[in-house]
Amino acid sequence: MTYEKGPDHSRRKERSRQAILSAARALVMEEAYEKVTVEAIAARAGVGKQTIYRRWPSKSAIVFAALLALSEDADGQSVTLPDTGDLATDLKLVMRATAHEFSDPPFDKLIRALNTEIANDPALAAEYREKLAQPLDEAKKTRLRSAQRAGQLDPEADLDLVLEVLYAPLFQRWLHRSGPLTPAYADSLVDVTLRAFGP
Amino acid sequence: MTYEKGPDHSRRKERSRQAILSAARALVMEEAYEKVTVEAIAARAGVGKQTIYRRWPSKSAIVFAALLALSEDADGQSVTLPDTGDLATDLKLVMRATAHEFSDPPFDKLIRALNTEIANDPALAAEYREKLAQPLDEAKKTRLRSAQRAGQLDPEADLDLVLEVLYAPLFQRWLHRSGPLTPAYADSLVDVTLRAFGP
DNA sequence: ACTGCAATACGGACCGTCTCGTTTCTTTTG
DNA sequence: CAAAAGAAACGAGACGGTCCGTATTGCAGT
Repeated sequence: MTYEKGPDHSRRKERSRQAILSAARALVMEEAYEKVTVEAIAARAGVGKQTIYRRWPSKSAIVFAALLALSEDADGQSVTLPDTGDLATDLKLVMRATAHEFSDPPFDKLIRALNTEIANDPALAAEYREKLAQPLDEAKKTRLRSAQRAGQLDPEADLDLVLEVLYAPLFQRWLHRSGPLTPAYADSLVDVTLRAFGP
Repeated sequence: MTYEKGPDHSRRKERSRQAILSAARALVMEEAYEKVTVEAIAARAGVGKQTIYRRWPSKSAIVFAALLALSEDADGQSVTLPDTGDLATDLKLVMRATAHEFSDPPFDKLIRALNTEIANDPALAAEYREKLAQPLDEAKKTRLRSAQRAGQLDPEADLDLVLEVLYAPLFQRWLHRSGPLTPAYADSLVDVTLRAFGP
C-alpha cells in the first residue's frame, strides 16, 4: 500500500505543479491583474480547480510561488554581482539592468501583481523578504563590503541604508510611474549614493 | 431668474457626496481593504448604489476621492514647510512627522489602499501625481530652493531627485514592511540626503 | 476494481445595471 | 403668494453575471 508518498505519485504532482505555476505566470504577464482568476489559471493549466486549492490557499500565494519558481531556476547566476574593482561601474551596470527590466511590460505586470499582494498581506511580505529580497540584498551587500575593503565606500556605512538609497528611488518612480527609468537616471542614482556613502 | 443651474439643487447632491466619501474613508480605515465593497459603502452612507455609480466609475475612484477630500480640507495649512533657516532641522521635523503618520494604523490602511489602486491604474496614478503628489512636492521644493539660496544645498541639484532620495527609502520600507520607521531612521535619511546634495 | 484527477455543479459574495415608489426642488397657475 | 403639478434625484433592492471556494461525478491509468 502506498501509505506514505508514492514515488511516481509525486511525478504527476510535480507535473501539474509546474503546469499551474507556468499558467499563472503567463496569465499575470499578459492580462490585467484583476482579470487573472483561479478558474482561468486552472483552465490554462488543464487542471481542476481542486488541484490548485489542494496546494495553495489563495491567489496571492500562487502568484508568489510562480515568481519564486522563476528566481529559483535562475538561482546559480543571479546570486553574484560583477566585481571589476570599480564600484561605480559595477553598480551602474546593475542599476541599468534593473531599470531596463522594470521597463519590460510583461515583467512590469508580474512585479506589479506581486507588489499589490505583498503590500496588503504582511505574511506574504515576510515570505517575500525572506525568500526573494534578502538573498538578493545579501549578494549586493557582498559587493558593497568588497568596495568597503577597497576603500571605495565608507567602512562605517549601514549597508541596508545604502541599498535603500540606491534602489528605493527607482522602485518608487516605477511604482508611481512618476518618471522614465532611463540609463542616465540609473547612473545618477549610483552617483548620488556614492556621494552620500563614499569614503 | 435661475435659468441655468438650480442653486440649492446641489444641496442634496453635496450631502450624499459627503456621506459617501466619509463612509468610504471610515470603511477603508477600519476593514481589510478586500472587504471594502461598493455595497458596504452605500449601506454605511445610507445611500442607493446608483447614487454612487452616478458619480464615480469604480471603487478606486471613490477611495481616491475620499482621500483627496481629506487633503483639500487641510489645504491651507499643509502647503508650506517650516523654514527656520536650518535645512537639516526642518527636514528632520518633516520626516519624523511623516514616519509617525505612516505608523498610524488607520492612516496606514488608507494609504495602502490608495497605493494598491494607483499601482494598477495608470490614469489614477496620473491624477494622484497631479492633485496630491505634485502640490506637496512643490511645497518641499520651495523649501529646498530656499536652502539653495542659503548655501545649504548644491545649487545645481536636481530637486526631484533630492526628494526621491529623501522619501523613497521611507516609502519602500513602509510598503514592504522591511523595517521600523523610527525617528532615528527619519533623521538618518536627512543626513544621507544632505551628504549627497550638500554644498 | 481502485484510485486520483479533470470537469463541473453548487451556494455565496459582490459587481454594475435596472426598475420601482418616494422625496425634494422648480415651475406653473389660480 | 400660495398651492398644485411636474421634473429630477434619490433610497431601496431585484436582477443577471462573474468568480470564489467546496462538494460531487465520472473517466483514465494502473
